[in-house]
Amino acid sequence: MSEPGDTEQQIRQDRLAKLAAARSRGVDLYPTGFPHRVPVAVLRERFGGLEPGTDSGQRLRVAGRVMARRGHGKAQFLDLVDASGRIQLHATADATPGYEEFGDLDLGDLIGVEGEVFQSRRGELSVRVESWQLLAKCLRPLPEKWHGLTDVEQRYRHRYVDLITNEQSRVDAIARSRAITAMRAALDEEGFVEVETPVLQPLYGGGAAKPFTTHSNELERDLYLRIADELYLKRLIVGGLDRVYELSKDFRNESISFKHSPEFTMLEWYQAYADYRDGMELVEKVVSRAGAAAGSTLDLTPPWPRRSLREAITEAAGIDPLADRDRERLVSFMQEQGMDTSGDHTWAQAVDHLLSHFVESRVTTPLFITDYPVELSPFSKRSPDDDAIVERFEAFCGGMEIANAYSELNDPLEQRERFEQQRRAAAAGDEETTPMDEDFLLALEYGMPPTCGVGIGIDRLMMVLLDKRNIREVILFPALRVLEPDDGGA
RNA sequence: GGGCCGUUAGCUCAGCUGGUAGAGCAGGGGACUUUUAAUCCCAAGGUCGCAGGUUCGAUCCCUGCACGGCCCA
Repeated sequence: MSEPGDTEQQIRQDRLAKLAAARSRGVDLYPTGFPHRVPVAVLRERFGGLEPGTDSGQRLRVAGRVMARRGHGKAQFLDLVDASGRIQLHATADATPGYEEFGDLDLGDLIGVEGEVFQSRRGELSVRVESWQLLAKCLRPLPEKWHGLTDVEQRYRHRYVDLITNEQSRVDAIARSRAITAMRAALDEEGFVEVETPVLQPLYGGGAAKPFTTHSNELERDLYLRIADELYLKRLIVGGLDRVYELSKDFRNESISFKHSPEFTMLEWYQAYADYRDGMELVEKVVSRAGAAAGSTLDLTPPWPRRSLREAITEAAGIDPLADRDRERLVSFMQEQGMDTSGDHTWAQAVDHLLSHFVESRVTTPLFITDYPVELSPFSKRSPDDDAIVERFEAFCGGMEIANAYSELNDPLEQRERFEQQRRAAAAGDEETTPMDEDFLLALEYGMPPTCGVGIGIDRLMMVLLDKRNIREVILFPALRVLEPDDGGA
């Protein structure tokens, strides 16, 4: 075994040999459990007040991964890490049975330990190893103990190694989970029910995006992975469920960027007999609860300021976007500002571009932008005061859009006309239109109550709450290009 | 999609206008029974991302490709 580049293979072979030796001694290499163990955090809570240099007189069991070792001849200290924290172990030739085999343990090994809790002279809470058991062997070398795994690509491709070595990665993963739990709780308290609607759809809709396509052999037809939950959830509102939400993955077959992932997590809720003003209050409540649960330092205390899109752009950019419907006026202004307007084919797109350029990117603390032009919003209800405006809002924070919502269009005839507009836009070359959905229109014809619908992009929200600049930092297994085979067989 | 940058030991990083590479940690051997980035001694570890080109000679210069990062769209 002396091929070049096989440091890691040599380590693996050495460790496999240790396993084989242990097996020949009759050791159960992969035992089925380790009962009655105490999480490290609980142990710390219970014994944290112990005076330095004193024993607790109490034995207990801890289990986790060996992350550091400091040897001292016939004694050694190890750091044991579980999901709740890190604790020092002290093994000695006198007190630890099988001390020699204990010394064969490698960094990364998972072990269970039983022994007395004591406070070292230097005040480090520790467990004396009075009995121990290998729970699973680590056959691969861990990254460097001080820097951990810092290579961004390796952290994403081998997230388990990132989580093993970088406590912050574990903290962030748990924070995301806590935030999601808190959002569910907030909605449940308001009488919402969580539902599940199709991921595989014969028609996609509810957003402006290109879908992934797949195929059902049994149904003998192509299906789409949903780009949004919207149209199914509104069918449930027609059916009388009144308050529904769904929290799961949507898929968009588009470019990947620091804030775009092809699969991403959406929370959508629909509230009957409510309008977009009610939606803003609930967004404030749900997001502030999520922020508290995630330990965010942002001030998300309601109420958040509200500005109309027209006011916000006029103030930030110095041009009134809604003075008329003239694309040329906006585009020439934007070009004077040095902006690339090659993607702004319509007046509405230019307005959207102004919003993201001058408003979205500058928002640090939470802000609602309200009252959007109808052209940007095929499923929103028109304002009773202005035919050209819809009752829609977006919430921005930390330079990011975190929520999009509106009073839902529930007039089936007008909804049909909006679909027709989308069809015309598609015929004109717009690749991100929403296709005619006859079954959805049929549902609306049975009557949908006035409803507010809200969508929250969970990944972007987590970026804001955890202060991450790349969506891959808040997705445990982000989309990456596949490497050529032969990345070392390692 | 465009521009810039990166890819060297398992990990974190050095490597001078081109002469086939160094350190720390991890791993191996040894000393050490309250250390905590423990310490000390010894030895070992490389297809310098991949493929071409220039050159007497390429980790280094050039081209292409792969993957990633940042910025722009």
